[in-house]
Amino acid sequence: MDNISQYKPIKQYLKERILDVLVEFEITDVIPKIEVPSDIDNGDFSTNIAMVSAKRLNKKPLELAVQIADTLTGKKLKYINSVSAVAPGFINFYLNFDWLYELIDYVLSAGIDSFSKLNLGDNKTVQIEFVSANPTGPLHVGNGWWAAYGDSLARLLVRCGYNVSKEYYVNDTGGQIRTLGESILASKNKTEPPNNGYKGGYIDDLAEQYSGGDDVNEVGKWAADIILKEIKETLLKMHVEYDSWYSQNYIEQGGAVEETLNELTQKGLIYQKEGATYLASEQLGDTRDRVLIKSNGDITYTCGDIAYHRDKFKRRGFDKVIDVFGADHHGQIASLKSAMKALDVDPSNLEIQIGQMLSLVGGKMSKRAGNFVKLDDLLDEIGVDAARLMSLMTSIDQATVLDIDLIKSTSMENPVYYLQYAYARICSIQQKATEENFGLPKIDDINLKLLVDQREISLLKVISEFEDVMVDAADSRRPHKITAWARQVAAAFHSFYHDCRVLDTNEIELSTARLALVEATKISLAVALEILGVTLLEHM
RNA sequence: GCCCCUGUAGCUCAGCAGGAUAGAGCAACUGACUUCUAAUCAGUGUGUCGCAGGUUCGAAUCCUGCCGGGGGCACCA
Repeated sequence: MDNISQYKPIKQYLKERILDVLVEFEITDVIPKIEVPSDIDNGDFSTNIAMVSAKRLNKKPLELAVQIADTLTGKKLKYINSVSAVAPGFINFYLNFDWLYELIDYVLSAGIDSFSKLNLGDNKTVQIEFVSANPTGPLHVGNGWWAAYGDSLARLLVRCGYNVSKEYYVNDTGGQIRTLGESILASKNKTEPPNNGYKGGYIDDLAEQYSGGDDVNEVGKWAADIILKEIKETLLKMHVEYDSWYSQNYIEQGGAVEETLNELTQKGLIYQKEGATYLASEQLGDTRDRVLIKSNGDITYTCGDIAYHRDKFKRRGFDKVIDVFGADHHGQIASLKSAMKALDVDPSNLEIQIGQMLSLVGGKMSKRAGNFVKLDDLLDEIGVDAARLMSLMTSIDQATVLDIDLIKSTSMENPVYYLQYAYARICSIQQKATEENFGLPKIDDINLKLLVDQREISLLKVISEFEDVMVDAADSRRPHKITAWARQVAAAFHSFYHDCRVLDTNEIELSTARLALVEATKISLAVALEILGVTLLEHM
């Protein structure tokens, strides 16, 4: 494990060396930014520090860059072949390959369990709530989109040292359950469905199965139970497992609403108007005051939602809560945040990730209109891996138009095969290596310096980026950045595979070094695919 | 009217805590399998980064305005 503790990412190393020099120039309040130049001619890494601080020192950027570069050169630092300053003031670092060989050493020592296992979260408890679709119909592909997002975000945060709990909030009470019951009865009795009722084949199927009485609430509950069971099965098929299924009914009946109302009343934030009970939320940042109890005595959804979120923080004690909502629920943010403030919960611990809407080429998806593509059907057609990866290719900020026919055709399936194929090729090499007795000796006995091919170096450089990508993806809550990296490493590996024969009995030493590189690739790719929830295939 | 996203190649989208010549996949066209899997690789072409200003040594990226697209603005959930 020595190698793990000794290992220092190259960017950090360069940053520290630059900081050392900056002190000599009496620059102390700037953190140098280290970048990989887009053009390799500009070095392996570069920094803009001279341009950023030139003005303050009353110097020309290039002049300062030259001075810093010369100072760095004078120190004859490890890894660094040369440092040069170039207009308009970049300082470029040209490195030898030692840092890449140390990277292999590090990745192999850490292994799949420890490599890129970060501690950004400090073991804080985070709850991620996602999908939470009403049990009034089967999940559609839009629900699946966010299921993949929420689940991969959870996996990512776990890897980054958070203690994560995944939750599905089941809206098993209220008007929509009633409407569901009415819709089923209408289908059974061949009468007109209610306004805003649910249509679609599943309603008729349920009506056929139903044999009980005519109480709409009873019918609705009966149907919701069946639908929820199907939802759970579909999510399992998508490899999404929840830690808890929390019931709205429980929130409303189990004392949470009462406690919440009491607390708000004590704080003097409740008032009556026109027979309804209001929360004075506008003064706390909401766009208007909210009705908590309707004039007919029913609890509003907002009221239940506030109690639910209070429950998350105050009863269950999560440090942080991340809700994944569709853009159509954007309006809830101000209400929830202001309500948390009212309840003395720091609103910044309630993070709401808004996913932009998904639509089909033919139009929007709506359960009420009976116009949607079932997630279940999509999973059957293209498989869980393609479905998940497809959802994790783009940012959730991007409203996406799905062409279902295109997805079903082979073209959109390629990205997932591309990743899985890279992994399968790795396994294939390793299996052959075992069969032909290419042992992988201890890391210290491998001559990694034989890895000098451009393909090998490129592959290593991609692997070296992984931890930065993890941090970025986790901090920004954007797991699709992992997808982008995975595609890069797969591309680099495929190119390497094509140009560099790994197993060659005439070049045992080189083969051994390449096997180490292959293993490092395997470890990093496996971590990425595990986060994305894409199955690792040893054969294809 | 107000609020949240968004406008990048023919299509779908990356890139956006500012950085050097704007990328990938798909689609089109060329080449490469007696080899560890060709579900692969190598190559060819494509852009007023919606428009106009501003900040900056430097803007697809930040700010302002305008135009276009999506989603909200309930005693629905």
